[in-house]
Amino acid sequence: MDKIKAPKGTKDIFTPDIEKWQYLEEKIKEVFNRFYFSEIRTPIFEHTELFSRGIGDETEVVSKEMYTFKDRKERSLTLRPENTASVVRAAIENKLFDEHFPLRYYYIGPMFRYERPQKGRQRQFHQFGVEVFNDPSAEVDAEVILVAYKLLIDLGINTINVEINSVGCKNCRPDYLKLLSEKAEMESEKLCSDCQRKTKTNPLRIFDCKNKGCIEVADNLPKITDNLCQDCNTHFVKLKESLNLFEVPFFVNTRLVRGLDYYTKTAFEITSEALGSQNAILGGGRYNDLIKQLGGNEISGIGFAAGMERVILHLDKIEKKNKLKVIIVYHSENEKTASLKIAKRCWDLGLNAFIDYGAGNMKKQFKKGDRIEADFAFVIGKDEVVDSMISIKNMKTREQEKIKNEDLEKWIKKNI
RNA sequence: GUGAGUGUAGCUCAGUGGUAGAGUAUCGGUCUGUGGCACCGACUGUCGCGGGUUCGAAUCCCGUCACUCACCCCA
Repeated sequence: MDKIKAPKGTKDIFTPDIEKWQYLEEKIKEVFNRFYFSEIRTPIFEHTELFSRGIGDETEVVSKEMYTFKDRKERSLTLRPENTASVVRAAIENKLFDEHFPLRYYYIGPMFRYERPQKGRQRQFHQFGVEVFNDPSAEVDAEVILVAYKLLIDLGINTINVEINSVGCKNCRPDYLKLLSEKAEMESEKLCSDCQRKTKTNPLRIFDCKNKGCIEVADNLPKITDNLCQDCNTHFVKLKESLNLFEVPFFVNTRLVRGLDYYTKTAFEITSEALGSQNAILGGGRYNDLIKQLGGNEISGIGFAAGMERVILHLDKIEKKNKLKVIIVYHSENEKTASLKIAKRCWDLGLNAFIDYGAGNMKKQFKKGDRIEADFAFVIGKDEVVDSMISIKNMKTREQEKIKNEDLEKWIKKNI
């Protein structure tokens, strides 16, 4: 019989990695709460239409990477490939928007994309992120970038770069794309075949190409930041001022484009040199048209999403919280009952206690104590039972003391 | 979707055509009321799977699957 294995691109998470995940999750909650975000949890699957309408039919994510299936009533459902569309849907559906107050949410959870796995890329992966609705200011863009930056720095990750750009809006981007397409077409013979196609379909993507010829051409193509409308331009200037004010080091990368169609104005990414090929830890931007597009009012939005696996790759081993740990060691079956009673008292008092029921001799039990990294061993032998005592051995110093059985509570309170 | 590399003991790996190995982990003993060391001993395998070449294949060839990395794309 063949062993059943986890599906391609999925992973089990357990110790020692699970400690990193728990640490990261705590940090996320702490930092986001400080910035007045509250958590939102949305379903793991949604109607397929939410993503095709929200993210854009043409994007790779929607066109080739979604886990889409029919349920028993023939409804087309999709495992969420990202969370922004869901959060927007939830806000509209539950009428959460307040005309006079910005909404701030954060989320953590698994996402699903059908991709070939590699370092920092899985089919089931995890993202955390934030969304701010109903605040069109450039300052809040800077704040969102600050939160992301601060969280990473707080985690001790400092091999990072903050890159920002503006991708314009519906007023200026079409003109720019037309201009870009025309200019690229003039240099067409220097471009690779992929990029020749891109000049017609998605000229922005030429900036992504790593081909030498294409890079040369791209360097001389018009930059979006030189072709923004008045509104987008002042927004971008203000963003840069605010980032300086918040002391977030950044640089403008005019080649930065985002993969999801809903972005307008601000786009940003935080990358890390330590990651290898998938070097984006986190990416986001403003999406001022998305909410209307999904059936809501004309309400602005900005947010980012971070890849948790990619953050975890930066975390060194997390020391477990050194909560006091005890193993209860008994000499023979005769002392087992007395030992069980002591174990129960330990648990009731909140002490982290372990007892090995099939233990065998004491030597083995002490070895197990080493394995669970116990701080103390409570030793129960014939003498202890007769005298109503407990021998307590410090596993590190190997010193041993004897206390009265009835003083166990006292001892625990003192040492825990 | 494309390309490259790797699949041998629980783990890390050696073994390039001739009896499947080491380290480590585990278990037992020296040591029957006390663990970290030392020594001695034991267990563990469809050599990923299927086919081919050969007297003989872990080793060479073909196919296949899995994992890893890269392209692509993205977090």
